[in-house]
Amino acid sequence: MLLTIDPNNGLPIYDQIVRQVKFAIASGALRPGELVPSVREAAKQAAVNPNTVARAYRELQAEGVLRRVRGTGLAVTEDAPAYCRKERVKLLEERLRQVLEEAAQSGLSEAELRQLVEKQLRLLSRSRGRRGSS
Amino acid sequence: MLLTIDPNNGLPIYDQIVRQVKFAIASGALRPGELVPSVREAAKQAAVNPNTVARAYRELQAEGVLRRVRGTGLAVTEDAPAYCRKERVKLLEERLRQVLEEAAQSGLSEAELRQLVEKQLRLLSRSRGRRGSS
DNA sequence: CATGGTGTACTATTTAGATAGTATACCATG
DNA sequence: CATGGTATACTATCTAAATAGTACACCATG
Repeated sequence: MLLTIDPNNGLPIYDQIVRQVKFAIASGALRPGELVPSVREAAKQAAVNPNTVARAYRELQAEGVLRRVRGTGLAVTEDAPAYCRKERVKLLEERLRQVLEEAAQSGLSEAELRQLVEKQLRLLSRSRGRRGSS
Repeated sequence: MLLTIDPNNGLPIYDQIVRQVKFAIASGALRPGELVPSVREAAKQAAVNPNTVARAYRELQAEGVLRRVRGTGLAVTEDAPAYCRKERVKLLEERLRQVLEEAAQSGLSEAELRQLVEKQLRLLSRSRGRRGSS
């Protein structure tokens, strides 16, 4: 479980953490029963304040994604994978919708918009390929 | 020149204003020499504080998009359209890249990602059609 | 049973964004 | 030349996000 925080991502740090944990569970990288990094450990690794991590974990517990194991840490619940897969689609769709809406309001035609999207998808698959092959 | 502000857009209000003015110029809705709505007028229309509008306009002047006409208001410069068309692509690409990158990190395959994008593009063109026809 | 690692709670401080209110300098208009 | 609309500057206040530091309750481990 590796957290990568981008301070000027638009999203608050605690929200980035929430999303990344959900995504890790959705993708199977984190499985039910597994422990999430401790508040202090995650904070150190992400160069972020422990309170910020604690806030993210508090939200994840409130949503039923994590449960507390006394004296041990926070574990992924049994229901989390199904829930997180739904969340993943929902969260990504929402951000995508906002961006595409702004693009439409900017006066771009649908064709120009599709070109933009294609360009970014190509760039993305290229960097993905490099990551996989090296 | 109509400003539509979404308080929970992720972007700060002053930034939304900056972008919308640039987009209006890029699309030709605002042309060189034309006056932008006054700070007070824009603030009232968008239900926002005049200082927030003033901050956005200050940035637009610093970028050479608007120039001050003493005692009259702020006018679009001659160089603005070319500049704003470049900016439009740049600003949209940046946001789009962030979203697609997050989607890739979430474990979605490229095929699933493309499906998501297609779905949102379809929803978008549908609402566009409604806007145009009604 | 003491140690050390868990999460949690609490208060205080800092920063950015936004609001509120006031004051000022400018000038087109009548 | 007075009026009113323009941008601008300034201080103060408010909120959310993030940081900082401290303290506490819990319990697995040795």
